[in-house]
Amino acid sequence: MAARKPQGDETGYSNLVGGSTAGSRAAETVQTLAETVAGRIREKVISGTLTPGSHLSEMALCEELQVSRNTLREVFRILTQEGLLRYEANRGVFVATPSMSTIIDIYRVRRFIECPALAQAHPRHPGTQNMRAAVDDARRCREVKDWLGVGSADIAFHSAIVELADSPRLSSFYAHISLELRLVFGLLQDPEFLHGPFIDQNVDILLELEAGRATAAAEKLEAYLLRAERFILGAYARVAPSA
Amino acid sequence: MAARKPQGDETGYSNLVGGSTAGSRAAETVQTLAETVAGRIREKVISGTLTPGSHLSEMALCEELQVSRNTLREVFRILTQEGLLRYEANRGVFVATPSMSTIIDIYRVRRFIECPALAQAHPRHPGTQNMRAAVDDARRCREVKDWLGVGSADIAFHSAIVELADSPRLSSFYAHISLELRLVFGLLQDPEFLHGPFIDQNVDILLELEAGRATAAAEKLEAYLLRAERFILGAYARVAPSA
DNA sequence: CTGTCTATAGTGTTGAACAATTTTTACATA
DNA sequence: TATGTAAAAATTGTTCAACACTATAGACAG
Repeated sequence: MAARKPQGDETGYSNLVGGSTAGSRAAETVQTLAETVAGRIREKVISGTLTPGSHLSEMALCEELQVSRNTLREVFRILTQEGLLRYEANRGVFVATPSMSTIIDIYRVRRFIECPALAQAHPRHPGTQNMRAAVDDARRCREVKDWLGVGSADIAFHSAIVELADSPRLSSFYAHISLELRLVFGLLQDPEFLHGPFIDQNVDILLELEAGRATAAAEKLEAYLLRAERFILGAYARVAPSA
Repeated sequence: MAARKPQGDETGYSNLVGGSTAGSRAAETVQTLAETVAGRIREKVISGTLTPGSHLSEMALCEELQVSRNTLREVFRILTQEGLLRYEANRGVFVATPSMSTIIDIYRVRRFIECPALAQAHPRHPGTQNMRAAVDDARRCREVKDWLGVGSADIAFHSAIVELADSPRLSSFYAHISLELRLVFGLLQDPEFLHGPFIDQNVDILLELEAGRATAAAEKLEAYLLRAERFILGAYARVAPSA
């Protein structure tokens, strides 16, 4: 019952996805083994090695990752909380399978969060630099045809928009949403077709903001999100008919 | 690697806090022991039996709750992910201690989420029934001087507002925020003084919405949240000077 | 072909064990 | 007395082996 006063980071939900445009990361808390392994699995899911719906056997993964069952179960807890995996009692964990309603909800949340965040933003907010870095990164990746990288940069761009709201909790929530979105991306093939058209629209939005027209930027963003949603839903329907 | 198709609930973050106004809960997933014990500890934190900053000894809790150490650690993982507990390497888990910046961020998020959700709401959305039930519940609890219940009802009311946005992900995010808010409430004494003045304001907001004036309701809500934030910050400063 | 039953595999939970780290205690020194 | 250091104790981090319980798969009778 001793009442000590520990100090830690703010939200508790730390180190999620971080693209090549990842920001600074204070090493205040030591990476525990479970977190490290969680990162490994996260990458497997994002890169498509682990496909949605597939079953993750405890014993098999213990063997492969060289960790004990208890530690692995901790990893599962982390990733389940993030929305990447799904528990079923006495059946184990599965890679989450985004459904049509998942996509719809993700984009509903995105419009709900991103647009106001952008509309109320100050043009010289530090977050704009991250936006700028993300679009540069996206174009660089496009030249090398690194479409996974383009996807990461796109997500980094929109994460930067959320940062404009200056709320750690909102940002960490958005990181979760982003992860689920990557799951969706992984489900769809033809990533060039998927990301290509949207890079320039991001640039457009950034230019509006840098010019001080936050409201106009927000309107363009909303149009962008509505288009993207239809686009993704269409691609999804082509891949997974009647799901 | 077998690719089965499981069906579960949508967001993965299920059964968090549920006040006396708790809605229906389909028993689709069997409560596992760890989850049950997590619920017990959650209530201890909410009710103030476990005060923020206090250390949770593994052995002591194993004894008290009659579970093994491994299971208890699984419980800790659940609650840590929820933001209720905080890990420190080789020192154990502590009840999270909300700071001033925590409170500020919580209320920033609340204004950011609740107000638009209310503004865009349809007066006859099912969520309004939950709002109505919550205010009734709050008044009932006030009569019996059950201030903990009043707090629960208040949180249920505002959760219902978020439900108006029809987004499972937004609602589950708000459930997390609510949990943190309860931690703050537990930190402050004199719950009558804390909750009393706000019940009637909730009623006021509901009446505006039911009358079809969503925009007016949203404005009142924003004023409410700004007042509440100042109120809570003041009480906090009195309890924990210079934290 | 269908439904029931048993066998098998996998998860849920426990207890014990040992390594690594922190906290406490004891002791020697200034 | 105060203080710094080292050993001892307590606590956490991690693993392993075992058993109970649940669900899936396969065998078998109708």
